[in-house]
This record gives sequence, C-alpha cells and structure tokens, in this order.
Amino acid sequence: MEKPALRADARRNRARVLAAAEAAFAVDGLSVPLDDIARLAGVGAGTVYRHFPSKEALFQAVVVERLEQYGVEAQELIDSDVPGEAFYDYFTRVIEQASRNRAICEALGETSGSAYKAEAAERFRVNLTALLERAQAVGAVRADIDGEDLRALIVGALAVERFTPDSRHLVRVLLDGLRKV
Amino acid sequence: MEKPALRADARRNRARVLAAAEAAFAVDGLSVPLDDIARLAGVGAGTVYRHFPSKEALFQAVVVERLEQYGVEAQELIDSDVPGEAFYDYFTRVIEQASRNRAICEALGETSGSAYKAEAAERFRVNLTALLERAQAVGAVRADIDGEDLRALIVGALAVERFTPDSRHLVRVLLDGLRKV
DNA sequence: GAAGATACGGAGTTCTCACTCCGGTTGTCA
DNA sequence: TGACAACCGGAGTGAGAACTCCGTATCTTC
Repeated sequence: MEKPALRADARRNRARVLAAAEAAFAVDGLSVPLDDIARLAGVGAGTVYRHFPSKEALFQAVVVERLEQYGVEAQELIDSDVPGEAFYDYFTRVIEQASRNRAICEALGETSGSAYKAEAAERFRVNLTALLERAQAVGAVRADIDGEDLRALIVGALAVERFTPDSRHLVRVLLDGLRKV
Repeated sequence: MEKPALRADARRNRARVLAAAEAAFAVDGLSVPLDDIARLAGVGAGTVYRHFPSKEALFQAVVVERLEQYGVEAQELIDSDVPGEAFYDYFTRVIEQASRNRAICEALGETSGSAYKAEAAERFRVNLTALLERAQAVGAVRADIDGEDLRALIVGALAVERFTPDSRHLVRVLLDGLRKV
C-alpha cells in the first residue's frame, strides 16, 4: 500500500531515534523532554517528528516493542510440562525486568491507555492468561483469579519493586498468596 | 515565638485554601494547576502563596494532615486483644481509603520524598510497625517482614486498587500471602 | 554526475504553569 | 471612626516543553 521505501539515511535515523527513546524512557518515563531524546540520537527534533507523529506515539512504539518480547517469552513456556514452575518463573522474570524499565511500568499502570488496546499488549495479556490457566489447571495457582486480575497484581508488584529495589522476599509474599487455596 | 496572630480574613482564607487543595489533590494528585486550587477556594493565586511558600509545601500540608489521621486510627487499635484482626482490619481500611485519594498514593509512593521524613509520616510508620509486630507475636502474620517492607506492600496494594477498583479479592491474595509461614 | 525528490536541523511559535508584584481593600485598635 | 497595618486579587513574568517551518544538505536515479 504505502511503503515508498525509506531513504537510507532516514532508515538509519529512525533506528537511532528508537534506540535513544528506549534508553531515555526506560530511565525517566514519559516525562523526558523530546528534545533530549533527539539530542541523544544525534538528530534534530524535526526528524523525530517526521518519523513519529507525537511524543506519545514514540513512547507507544517503544513499549509495544518490549511487550512483544514478553509475549514471545511467554509462548516459549506455554507448553512446559511443569506449568506451575513455568508460571512462577515467568511472573518473577517479568517483574524483575519491567521494574527496571520505567516506560513499561507507566504503560502497564495506565488504566485505560491506548497502549493496552495495542495488539502487542493484548497478545501479552492473552499469553499471560494462557500461562495462568495452565498453572491453575494443575492446582499450582489459586482458581479465583483471572488474567485481568493478574495484570493488576503485576502492576502492584512493580510498584513494590520500584519502591524497594531488591525486594525479592516481598514478591515472594505475593507468590505465596497466589499459591494459597 | 512567631505567632503574630493571623487576621480573621487571613485565617478564613487559609482554611479555604487547605480544603480546596485537599479536594483537588485527592482527585488529580500533584499535577493539578495551582491556579485551579485558588479558583476553587475563591481566592487569588497570591493568597495561596502568602500562606504556603510553594505548591509542593501545600501538598505536603494536605498529606501530613491525612497521615496524622491514619496514625491516630492505628493507636486506637494498638491495644486490641486480637492483634491479628486489628492488623488486617487496619491494613484493609488504609488501602481502601488511600486508594481513593491520589495525593496519598503519590506521597506514599515517593521513594525518598521529604513527606516521608515529616514527623507525621514517621509516626505513621512507627504505628504501623507496632501493629505489625503485635500481630507477628501471636503468629497472625509471617515473621520475615518488617515495617519498611509493609510500607512497600501498601504502595503495591494501592497500585492494584487504583488499577482495578473493587479489587477486594486481590487484596485478599496479598493478605493470604502475609499469613503464610 | 546532474536533476529532482527526499530528508535534515534547529530556531521559532505557542501553550501551560509556577510564582511575583503592586494598587486597592479590609480588618483592627485606639 | 479614622488611620495604619495586614491582606487581597489577578495581571504579569519567565521558564520549560511540544510541535512546526523552511532553507539547506543528502540520497537516488537516469
């Protein structure tokens, strides 16, 4: 349809912007000034806007990229023959990684952000739910929660982790709660 | 020392500003424009600054007021002869109330905000710890967490609650985790 | 290797917001 | 009740940040 093939320098700059944005958003979240990202990428502000219609759109692009990674990781675990372990491993890993990435924390915490509607985020939720249900089927996780609940709990765990880095034992409190019943 | 006794109108305006700020901050957090608060209080921006040196200071004043209430509530429960129930009741109540108050959520979530150093916030933590230790002494709460951990867990629970209103069953997951061991 | 399309940079524009300043008003006290 | 100090409102100021515009530079194609 509309793929006039980007010019070589344009393609290169787009990649640089994305990389700079990923790094900057991970540290400071959405509040980082766009001009800083441009400077970090060695590019003018105009160039950023040529590739992404708004700062928000750039943020989304970064977040979606990361969520897709999480989705892939979940799919790799989905056929594990120890669903309980698979679930807890995944949960723990996501918490640990995401808590060091402020962009992800903010995006997941958005109650009704458009990020959630993005196909990648939806896939994340779907995979998370699949992993959860398999673990519930073998009795490794309590039955009275669903995928949506789990997403909320992840948001909570991220808040804890951000508040008290190296809080593995606190996440364990939550995990123990999930095992119960 | 320095109490030249406020003039009657000044005293009235100060109270109005505080009330307006409490309401506005509870809904939108620190991000609400100060001019909005002034208008809500039926007062000019200058008047707000005459009573509080900065928007941040006003925010602190509001938060401290609320934290003191929590402190009082904790002290009322501290001599209960069912320390486990007292603890869980208090925990649940604080979560429910605070989750509807964005100012409190933001203040508690501040990793190293000066609010935390404020005497009221410190008293909150002390009372929380006392309640916790009594519950631990009778085996109602697992022994491997301390008051500081608990504050982190409260921050997490608040994030959950904000994300999924009416999430009583999710808080229960956390409480079950606290009972374990 | 030259023409023409495409992309670039960064100064400029516009908006929002915290905070200040001062001419006017109101409370207080003799 | 009058005079003085305390207090008030809100226009004004300056800083910061998102986004635009256009003269210039770079890539592509023939």
